[in-house]
Amino acid sequence: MTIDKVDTKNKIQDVAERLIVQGGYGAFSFRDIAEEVGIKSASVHYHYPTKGDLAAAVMVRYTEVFSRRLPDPNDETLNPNTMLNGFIDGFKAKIVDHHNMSLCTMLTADKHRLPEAVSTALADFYQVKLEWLTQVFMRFEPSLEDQAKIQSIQFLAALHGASVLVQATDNAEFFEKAMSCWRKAHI
Amino acid sequence: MTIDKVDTKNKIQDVAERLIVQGGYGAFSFRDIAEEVGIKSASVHYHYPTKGDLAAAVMVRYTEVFSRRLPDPNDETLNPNTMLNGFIDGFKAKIVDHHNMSLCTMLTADKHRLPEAVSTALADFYQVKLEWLTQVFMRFEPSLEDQAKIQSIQFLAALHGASVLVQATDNAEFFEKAMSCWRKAHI
DNA sequence: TTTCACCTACCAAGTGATAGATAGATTATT
DNA sequence: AATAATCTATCTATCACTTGGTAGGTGAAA
Repeated sequence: MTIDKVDTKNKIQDVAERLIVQGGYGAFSFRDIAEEVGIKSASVHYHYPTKGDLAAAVMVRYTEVFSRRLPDPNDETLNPNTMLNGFIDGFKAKIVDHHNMSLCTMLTADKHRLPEAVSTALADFYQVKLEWLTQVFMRFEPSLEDQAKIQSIQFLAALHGASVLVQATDNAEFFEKAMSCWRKAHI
Repeated sequence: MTIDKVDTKNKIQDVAERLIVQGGYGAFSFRDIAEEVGIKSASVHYHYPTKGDLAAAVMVRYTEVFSRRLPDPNDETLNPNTMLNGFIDGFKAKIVDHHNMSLCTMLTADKHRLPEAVSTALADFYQVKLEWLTQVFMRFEPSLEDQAKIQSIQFLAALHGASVLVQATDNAEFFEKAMSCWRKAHI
């Protein structure tokens, strides 16, 4: 695979990701993407035969990039509270501050009309997040895995719910208020 | 306004509401609605000139019906914990158990392409919920309105976030786990 | 006779997807 | 080294279909 091809594929995914974030699965079209990338829509089909292929690729890449950025939850030099705060801050900076909802929330809303490859990639992404959070919460009570799992669910629900509230009401203050119970003193 | 007209308008709203819940703002078309109601798409336009008019009407009706069903938060014969549990149960029965997300979450995801009337109606709906919840939380500590407001935000975020998690992963257990910290003993 | 609630018949724009052509690069064969 | 075959990434052109919306007609009710 040539550099050019990788480049074009990445550009296509970049635009697709942005359009999905802005309007969901229904709001990105091969023509819109083609125009922004500077090719024709048939060429987008060359790289990603169907809409589902492209959306699934975007979701998979998103998960990979996301995973790579997460610190090792068992790194003893890192305070678990610092990691949780970082997780919240990252979400806020990337999503809430841009007056958007996350790629995964957008695709979740479109679940009913998602090709299977996309909803599988979507479920995988949530699994990655929950597993990481569980590891972090276990740092507080290493013996209580079940409790850590429940905490990770509550934490993630709060985060996503907070972004819904902010987006629906245009009131950014709701974010910190919703997350305040999870923000604890750290180093 | 004749009974017939009211009837048709209601039927149109019923179908529109269901289609929005299933696929968001982009997933309901005048033709689909017309077919289910048993009229032609031009006739749907007769009742609701534009798509935005119809969606706004659906959102307003939804808020009205919802408000009417809420018990008086200051009714001394009702335990506030019972009311909170009822709120959670109602959400679960209407939305989560049907493998759907709520009308408001779906429209929130489409916020960027919503006509203004719709997003106004949407924000109003969240306001209604937050105000009711605040009243209920104040029953515990009548003097701490600010704390009650924050609790209502956290509660609502948890509820909406929980439904996102369930929908994305197809794992219904996440709902009760996410809400467990809000379910308290009552009568 | 006017209003109501519906109709038929459109329109322009946009959708995902396909067929087939082409210029240039790569690879295989002589 | 020269030629032939193949592959790559793009193009043009088009298909069948859906979308929100409109113009103008029709029969029944007020």
